[in-house]
Amino acid sequence: MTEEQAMKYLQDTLFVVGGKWKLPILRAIHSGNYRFRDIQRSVPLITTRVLSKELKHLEENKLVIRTVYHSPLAVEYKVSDYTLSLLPVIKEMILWGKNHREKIREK
Amino acid sequence: MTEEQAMKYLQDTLFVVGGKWKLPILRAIHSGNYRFRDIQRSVPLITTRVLSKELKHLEENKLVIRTVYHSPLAVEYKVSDYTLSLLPVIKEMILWGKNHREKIREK
DNA sequence: GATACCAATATCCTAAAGGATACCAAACGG
DNA sequence: CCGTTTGGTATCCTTTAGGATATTGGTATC
Repeated sequence: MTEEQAMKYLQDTLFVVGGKWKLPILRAIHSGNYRFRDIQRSVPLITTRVLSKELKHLEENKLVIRTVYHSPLAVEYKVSDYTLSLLPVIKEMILWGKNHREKIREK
Repeated sequence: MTEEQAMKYLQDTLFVVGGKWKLPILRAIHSGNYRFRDIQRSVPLITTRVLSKELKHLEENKLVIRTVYHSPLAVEYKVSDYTLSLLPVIKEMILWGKNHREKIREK
């Protein structure tokens, strides 16, 4: 793998999980909020417009599965099994972020 | 660690290494380009304005060290030892991004 | 002494991300 | 039926990221 390719993959990952809302949304769904309004309520301050867009993005990237049920009518969002593959990345990012806070507070 | 804290750390990490240029700049410096113009040349299409801003951001986050030499006058940028702590994050992101490309190409 | 290189900074501009608010049709609950 | 909830979409606006271009003050080169 050339460094350029590596950079491309890096940017891809940032594109898929980056931004303000994608990971909080995944967390909300993962912890049991399957309905649009429930997700919205569990991701404080997000607007319907942004939530709608982000859910589409996550669905296009196969991280979220959208299912429509009839009688009773309902739309359900679930995280896919594929989302599990993100765990190592997320874990490392959390660890680094935590350590970084301490590092920055140092004088 | 609560989930909210974890989310905060995640956002911190994204803030420090996210965006279009920070990781390409780190890579450029790491592979031997220490001078402003050299870095600019090795990160294609970046403008001086953006490079200058990003270098400051990286310096504030202790990933890059800026040294000024007199006689001959020169400014040198180096990646810090601390930057090494980013390697696991970067590695996971590259791996995931590579795998994701294949996943998305699947029908 | 003109020219060119260096590390930037200053202005101005465009594009993308995100936010506020209103609205909609379908279904549900009393 | 009437109000409410649901899963959104439509407009419009603000903020942030990033880009284009010119300029600066110092040094080195010719």
